[in-house]
Amino acid sequence: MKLSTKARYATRALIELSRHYEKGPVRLKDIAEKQGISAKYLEQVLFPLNIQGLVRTRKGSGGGHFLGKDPGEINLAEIVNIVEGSLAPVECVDDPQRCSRHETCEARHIWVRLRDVVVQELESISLKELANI
Amino acid sequence: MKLSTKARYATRALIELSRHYEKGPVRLKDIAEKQGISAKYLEQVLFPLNIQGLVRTRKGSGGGHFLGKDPGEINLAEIVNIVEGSLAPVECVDDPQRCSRHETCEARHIWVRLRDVVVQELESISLKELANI
DNA sequence: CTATTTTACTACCATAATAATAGTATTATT
DNA sequence: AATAATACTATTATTATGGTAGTAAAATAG
Repeated sequence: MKLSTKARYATRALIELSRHYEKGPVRLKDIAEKQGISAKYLEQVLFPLNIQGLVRTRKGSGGGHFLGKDPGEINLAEIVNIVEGSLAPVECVDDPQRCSRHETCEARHIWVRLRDVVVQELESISLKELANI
Repeated sequence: MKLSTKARYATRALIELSRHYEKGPVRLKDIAEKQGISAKYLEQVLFPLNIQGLVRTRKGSGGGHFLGKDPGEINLAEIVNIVEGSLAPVECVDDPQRCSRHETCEARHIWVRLRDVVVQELESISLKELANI
């Protein structure tokens, strides 16, 4: 039940961007240095967040990354869900057909409940609160 | 945030044992067949549960595995914690010293909260309920 | 209009973790 | 003594993770 480094790096990078909200773009290199993350790797981590509109970018001199929405409107469930592809502890939770035993499996119910409490908790906290701004 | 197959297999195997509680040992091979798990792999999965006393075994003819406690007294948090070694989504939650940024990291607090809700949820469900006996 | 700065995209690689298999040793029962 | 079962140790195949490298494209500054 470990979170990937992608989820952790994305969270920290977005906290960084929250602090610069509406103060112009921040260079990837600067985010990476401040948070002690490989810039090249962070590039890949942030890419899907860009696609989903949580992050926007501007190329060229003076460019960089910036938040696509208000930090108060972005919660952790979104972030983790985008970079990890799911918040379910087991595949069968999202898609029962993935497991041939889904109809009789006694354990599946609890994994669904587990996903639900994780989602609830992560949805309850916004970037604004995390960055305490 | 995926659960390992160890955690899933252990849970299913223990549900199986719950159903035979106080009806004598169940052969590993039988548990494995019933749940569609490799017997040899399941052997390794159940080993730490044996060490921790959740499961007991008897060798030789007529032997097998059986629960070391009442199914009502075993909750999922115990099982997952034993086979995965931790219930924390990030190492720094169990041991802050593992990360040099632990004092200033803004994200750590939420990972602690996440661990707590996961533990709470998994503790709330016993093998007895899962096996609906 | 060109030099520079920055992200976008594609490809690759090393390591570690995961899941599983295999074989022998040991213990208990019949 | 034969058999049935777990205990233990080693090995292996596959996948996921985390990271690096290099080129392309876009935007800006001068």
